[in-house]
Amino acid sequence: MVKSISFDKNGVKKGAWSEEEDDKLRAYIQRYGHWNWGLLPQFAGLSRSGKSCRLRWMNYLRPNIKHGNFTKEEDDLIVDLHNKLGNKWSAMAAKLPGRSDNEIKNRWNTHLKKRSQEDEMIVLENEHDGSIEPDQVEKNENPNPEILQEVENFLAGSLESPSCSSGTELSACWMSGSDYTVSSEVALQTSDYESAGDFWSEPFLPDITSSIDNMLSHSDLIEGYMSHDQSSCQDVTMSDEFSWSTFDPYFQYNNEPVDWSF
DNA sequence: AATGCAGCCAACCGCGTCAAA
DNA sequence: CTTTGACGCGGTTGGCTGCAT
Repeated sequence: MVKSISFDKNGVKKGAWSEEEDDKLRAYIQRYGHWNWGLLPQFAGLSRSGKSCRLRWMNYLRPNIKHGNFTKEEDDLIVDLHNKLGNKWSAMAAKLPGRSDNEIKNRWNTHLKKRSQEDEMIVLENEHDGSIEPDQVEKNENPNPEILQEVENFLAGSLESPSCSSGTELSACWMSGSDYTVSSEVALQTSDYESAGDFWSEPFLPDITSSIDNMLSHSDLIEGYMSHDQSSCQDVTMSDEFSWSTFDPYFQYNNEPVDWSF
């Protein structure tokens, strides 16, 4: 079911996630948030691309995510939304709390698509018999603009709400309304960390040999951001138990030795 | 018991969008 | 206006599982 483990030319791990990796990613995000997916694997001690980490978090690890066992109501809603929206999986996920866009997409492709096609055949047969008027048949090729607008409004509204469901929304409000997401300004102060290429394809290298002197510590990094412009930190909400000044390394939290010399 | 095959789903890939420089 | 980086989205794939033969 899961892809086998492999490493690309940059030493980035691909394939199925281990329990240990899940624990690392979960613990890191629950503690620090996903302030920058490109740098996160480096700080979390993962030999994964940021893109892979994001996907794993959004589809599997984030709180309140549900797996399997779609209810009939959920199935009906997916079919209904697909009729109205087409393949707008993220918009559909916004209407289905606890379900990721990926899971909805899989659900549609493996179960509901066939069912929907069968239903459509029945409708068309009835239409041919004259039992249903043609304008009663809902078309799904081109989503109704009014429906799309409705969904857009919904999404805009839900972003202001603490109860988010989809991966798209969740990045800003997954934890009791608190927001652990840090704006991209952080990244601007961390250019020393970044590799030359696209971080999605050229991420964390475990054997980086740069001098530690050239690198900011994790706390320096975040403190630097916080002091950069406190008034604009609307994206950052830290819990009371977290102390910026007394940096408590993630690895310590994770019962692993701290090693910033990579 | 062995083999083949279809179903299923986690993960990958490439492209588009948006914001900042 | 252009470039670049960060991220999200949707399509596709790899490989495990279970069923049929």
